[in-house]
Amino acid sequence: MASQNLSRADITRLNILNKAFALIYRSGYQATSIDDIIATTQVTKGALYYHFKNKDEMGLAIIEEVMYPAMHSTMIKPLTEATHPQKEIYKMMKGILENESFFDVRYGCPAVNLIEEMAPLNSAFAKALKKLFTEWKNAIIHCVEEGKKKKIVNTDVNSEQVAILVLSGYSGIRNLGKLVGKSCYTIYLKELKNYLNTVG
Amino acid sequence: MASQNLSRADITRLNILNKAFALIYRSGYQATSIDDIIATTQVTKGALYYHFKNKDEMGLAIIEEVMYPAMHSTMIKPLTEATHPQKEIYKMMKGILENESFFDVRYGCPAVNLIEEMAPLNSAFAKALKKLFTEWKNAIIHCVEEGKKKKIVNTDVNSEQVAILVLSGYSGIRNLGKLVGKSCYTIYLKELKNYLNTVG
DNA sequence: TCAAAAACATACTAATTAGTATGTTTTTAC
DNA sequence: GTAAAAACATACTAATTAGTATGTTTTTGA
Repeated sequence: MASQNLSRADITRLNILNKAFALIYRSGYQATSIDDIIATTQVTKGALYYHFKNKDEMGLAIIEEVMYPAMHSTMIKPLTEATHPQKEIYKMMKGILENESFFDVRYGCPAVNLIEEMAPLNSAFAKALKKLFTEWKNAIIHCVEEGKKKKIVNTDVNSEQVAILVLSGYSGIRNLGKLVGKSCYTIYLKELKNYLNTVG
Repeated sequence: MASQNLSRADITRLNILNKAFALIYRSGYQATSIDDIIATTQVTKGALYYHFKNKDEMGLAIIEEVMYPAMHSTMIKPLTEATHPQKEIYKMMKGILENESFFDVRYGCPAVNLIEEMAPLNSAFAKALKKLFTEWKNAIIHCVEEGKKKKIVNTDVNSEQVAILVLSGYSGIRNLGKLVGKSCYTIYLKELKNYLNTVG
């Protein structure tokens, strides 16, 4: 692990990012006020605005420094070492949907939430979130293409199309989960497995 | 058509519902202020609060009286008269994703947006939106089951699982569309067709 | 036609919002 | 140790928010 020798300022900054992330995850970006954040962090307004020049800069830092690393390790990394695409994609999806520590059914996916709320309103947010999903998509494509080389995936399969169906399924099921709870995750995973079995 | 002989009050009410819907669709529920609404409707605050006891009651009326009918006619009704499930589900999805008058790629799906933003914050909203998606899900299930009877769909297909994959795909692609534009709709539709072909 | 109710209009309030001005304290470099 | 810079603290502001109090106008039913 890195992250040794953190200065007082670094700790303050990380405290803001992590607590603000949690608040935004639960209530949304616009519904989370700066006053909410300073109340739960116990950081004063002066300190917060020393570290971030405004709320949007803080939001961007949350995407890049909190959400991106967390999602990269659960969504993208597992695919890079994949040996069997169908199995690995399913395993990755199951892993995300069962990760109760970072993701809560009631609140959906932090990145999906932020896309919904902020993509049309803030182009910097949209760009940062697009990067995340593009990398995820590329990881799936790469994974499927490797499967083709190994003759595990049919060569007539369009890997980009597969990636888009997996991505949209993920975003969508996180959305639906907010309405009906975890039960739909199980159903989705079963049909995802059926679908993945048809590509190879 | 019904909707004749509208009173002055009815017109005011409908004006509020329609204009407020459009504003909320573009900016989100919480980001749309009552002052925004009275500015674009030219309706005074007194009139607005005569028709709706508060903002949430107005929001609920928008879900039930604007969103529900519109989505019912584009998502559910086409499926009830379906003769060939695979073709009809595909056609319905294509129809929604190409309906430029009511839905804009940049702003996603009004119902999906509202689930994302409000489901965890307002249980009345969640209930009304759940009804919409449950009816849609049931329409797909019914459609697939009819296909089984006609021997067009394999009997080992789980119709609820199919419905959930279609629903999640829809919600998800509307989300992704906000980031990357209409191009992903086309890709999604191609793979949806591939998937649907595997069930029958 | 005329009273009562429905529908609308105007001016307000109290709370909350992001952000700033102006400080004080802590850390760093020498 | 000490000056300068970095980091933090407090008290404010101007704008915006949902909602209300108190009116006036319009419609309705006898």
